[in-house]
Amino acid sequence: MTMKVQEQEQDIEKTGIVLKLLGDKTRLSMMKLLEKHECCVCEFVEMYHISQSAISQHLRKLRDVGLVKEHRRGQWIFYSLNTTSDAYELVLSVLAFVPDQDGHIRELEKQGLRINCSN
Amino acid sequence: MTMKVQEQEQDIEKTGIVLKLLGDKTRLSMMKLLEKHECCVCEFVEMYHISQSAISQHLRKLRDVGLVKEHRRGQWIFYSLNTTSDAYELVLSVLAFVPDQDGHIRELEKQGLRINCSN
DNA sequence: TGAACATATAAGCATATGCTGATATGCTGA
DNA sequence: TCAGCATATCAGCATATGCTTATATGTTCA
Repeated sequence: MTMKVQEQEQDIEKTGIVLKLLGDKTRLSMMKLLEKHECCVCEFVEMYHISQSAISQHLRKLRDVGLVKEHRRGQWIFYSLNTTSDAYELVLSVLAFVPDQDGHIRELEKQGLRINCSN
Repeated sequence: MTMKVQEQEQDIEKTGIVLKLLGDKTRLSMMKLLEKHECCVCEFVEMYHISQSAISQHLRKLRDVGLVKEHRRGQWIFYSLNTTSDAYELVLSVLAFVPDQDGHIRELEKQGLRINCSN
């Protein structure tokens, strides 16, 4: 069951689905953030200035394909990358080309809107 | 002007556009083929069983963003990857996860439909 | 020049996508 | 238990996308 790095030949169909998901500016930015941070829905809402509904639907798509996972902590649901996804390596490879999105986080912190239950 | 490999931070907008282009099964397959072979429009038409117009429009989109380039040879126009594209590294990284599409080429050869002006 | 072939463009259709506002569900703490 | 907040889902709309057919443009060769 050997498998060369960089060549976990996914089905081309599935690869296309993942790339289509990443091919949206909002989702791509969200994924880049999730690479390093856990975020909850309300944080994304503040960051991108689109409706809570829109954020929720983006996250649902990402989760349906298994790219992100969620876990509830109190009334918040935190999202993070699903490192066990078949597409995880592909996702990381792509995200390496996406500029850092931490500005959004800093913006939140400046406004005191960053949720931090992680301690 | 140093630049770490894997981190040619493209604009996130532009990265999104490239990923959206690659997020179509037909275009993704075409790009994978173009990674190793030059192909002309009529070959793609035979391979994918969609209209010549559809193929032409896919190629136009890829070319508009600079992912592929063309050059005419007689009455055929051959397409190939544009290795000078800003997104070339990204494209290669993605294609590494796409299974080989050479079966399409072999199919063409079996039918005697492969154009070969390259010699 | 004109027939035959390769490719590009135009127009139109069906479906997919991203967004919004309204509403439903779930959790918490008084 | 209920008010208040976080999140999810529903319905609907505007736009984008992928495809087709019809037509235009470009190239070759007799």
